[in-house]
Amino acid sequence: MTTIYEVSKLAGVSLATVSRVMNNNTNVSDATRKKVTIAMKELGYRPNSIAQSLASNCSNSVGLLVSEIHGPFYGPMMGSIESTFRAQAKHVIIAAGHSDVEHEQQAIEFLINRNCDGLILHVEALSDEYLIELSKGKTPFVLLNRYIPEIAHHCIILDNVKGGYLAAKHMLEQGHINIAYISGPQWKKDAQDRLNGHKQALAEHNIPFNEQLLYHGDFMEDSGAEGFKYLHNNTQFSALICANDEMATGAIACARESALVLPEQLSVMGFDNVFFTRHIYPPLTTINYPINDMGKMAANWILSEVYKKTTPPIQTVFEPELVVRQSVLVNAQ
Amino acid sequence: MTTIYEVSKLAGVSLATVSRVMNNNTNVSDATRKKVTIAMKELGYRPNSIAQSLASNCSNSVGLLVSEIHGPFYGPMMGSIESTFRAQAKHVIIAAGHSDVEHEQQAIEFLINRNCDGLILHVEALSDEYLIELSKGKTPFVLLNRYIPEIAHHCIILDNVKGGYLAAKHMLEQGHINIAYISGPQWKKDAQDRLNGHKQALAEHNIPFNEQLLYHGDFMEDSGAEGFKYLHNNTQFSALICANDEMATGAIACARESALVLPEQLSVMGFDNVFFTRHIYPPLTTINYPINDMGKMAANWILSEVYKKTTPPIQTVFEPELVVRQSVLVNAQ
DNA sequence: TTGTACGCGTTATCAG
DNA sequence: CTGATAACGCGTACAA
Repeated sequence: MTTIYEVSKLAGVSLATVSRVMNNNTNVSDATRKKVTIAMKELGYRPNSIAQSLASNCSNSVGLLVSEIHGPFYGPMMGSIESTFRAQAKHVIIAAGHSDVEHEQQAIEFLINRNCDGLILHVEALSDEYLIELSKGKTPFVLLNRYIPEIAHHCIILDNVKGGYLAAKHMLEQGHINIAYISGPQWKKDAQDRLNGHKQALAEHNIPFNEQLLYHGDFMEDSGAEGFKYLHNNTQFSALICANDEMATGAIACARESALVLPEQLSVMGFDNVFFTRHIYPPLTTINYPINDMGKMAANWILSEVYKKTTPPIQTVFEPELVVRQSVLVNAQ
Repeated sequence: MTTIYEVSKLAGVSLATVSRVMNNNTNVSDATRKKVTIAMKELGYRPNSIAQSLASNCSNSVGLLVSEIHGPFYGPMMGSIESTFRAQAKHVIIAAGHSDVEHEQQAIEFLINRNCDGLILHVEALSDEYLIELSKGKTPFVLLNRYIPEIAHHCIILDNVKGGYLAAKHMLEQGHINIAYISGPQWKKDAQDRLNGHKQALAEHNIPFNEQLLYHGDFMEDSGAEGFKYLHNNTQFSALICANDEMATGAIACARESALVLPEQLSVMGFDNVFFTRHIYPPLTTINYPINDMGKMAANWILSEVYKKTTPPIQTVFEPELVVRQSVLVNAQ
């Protein structure tokens, strides 16, 4: 491994000067800069990033914690984050939290121990208190898809209330009256918000919310199927809205097993617009979650707050959008 | 930040001793070990991993290069790799190569410059020569899904020939005679292999290979649709095998637009068993690619070769398996 | 504009 | 078993 010292020797300058041409650029004459550059090329010099980190107290690495590394939701998010960072010569270290308190906590400590300069966190199980406490530590972080008033500045979120509202509104506008709803777990804020938006749209159309039409799922595919079965056995409805696409997928599969024709006999909507929603049958009408943009924004947050780079202005709340496909019957009676 | 020095002072021992209790365990009396441990706890000491890396010339990081960070194929792979490494306190740095020579090369240099101890590479565009040359460098690497005879020891692959064979055999056993095939790009070895396996099964059943039934796709969804259109307009077939699931998805969507009923009027198979294949309609019969196991094996390769850990024996070629769902008509006449 | 010298927090090689 | 002390490769005041 060729070091800064060998370069300085070959170029006939001090090693401080070599260091300068690599970093500051300022205060070094063109003549010596050229000498050094040539020497570096000749030796095929590559700075040792570890040594740089130790000396500068900056690892140029950012930790990325997601619930699951596989999974259709996180892929695009991770992708956009990685590309924004690599363009700035930062690297991203990934970790999975598995929606579990201990895992999430361990992962965060792991990342901090790795000297990450900053963290991007998509956590579900950790308490607000823990995160507020964490914000007092020395490693800055952004929260993706989570809002905590005390550290609002750290949060990049989707307007889930509006998303829930848009979904219900679309169903109502197609003439549906009896709309069943499979929610996410109510200890998750986003699940609450989506349901609230749903209720809000109902209220606007003067339709009382019917508890009979509500089933509490857990955002997983199976609970969509279970929810459908439960609702189907206990009540009547022409439309079903699920709080995310996975549950909608499970519900649809189950509905088909029950010999229902979609969307004629049952209209279904999801939420998230995960990429495979256009592959299922019928292609799923859903609410778009601009996860790419939000991932990029989180990366920009870090770039701006941690690395003091100038970035486009930071946007903290994003807007959901209706995506119409073919799983909803238009103009129901 | 509390350093090893402060710990040593509080424990009343030397720096070296503190370092010993952290690493070797060997050659340090129980009494002093206890003193040191207590001091560490009391100060909440966290070793600085960067300093450790510099001194030990080992970053405990491994680079992971995939074509796309999103995408159903890579997610599970990255997931299993991350979890095996984190269990050993190694961290993984991700990068995307976008199936492009320049991107892939840049990514590898990026990872090497980051002092990764080892690399796991899923590259598509880079030449064999480049990789052979790379193997002479100082950073060890495994190749996932690519076989290069000169560096066979570095390769972890699927038996694609057998996969192609299994798919065709299944179709043949269901009574299909006219089997169309949409291949991957023929400059990719795996695409070639799958096609060869296909031909092999045909030969075993004494069915001559018909060039009219072959369309060269590029592994992307759209080319599946295009391939179907082309074949559908030019020839007759009761079955279609696609060299991967994305193309099968595209072909199915297109076939349905052509008012074909699946699988009654057309049987379709894919390859990879990407997770969403069970969500499409009809659920896709396909060939399983044990990408999880292979990712884990790649991680073990690194653990063994780079970190000299003892691991389960390294398996370099994996077996594909038939996954029967509902996209193939059974017992066609 | 350039060079000197020290510090970053550990590991590792010697003696003792 | 333990303690000095020299690396590791680079950044950065401070001095020149």
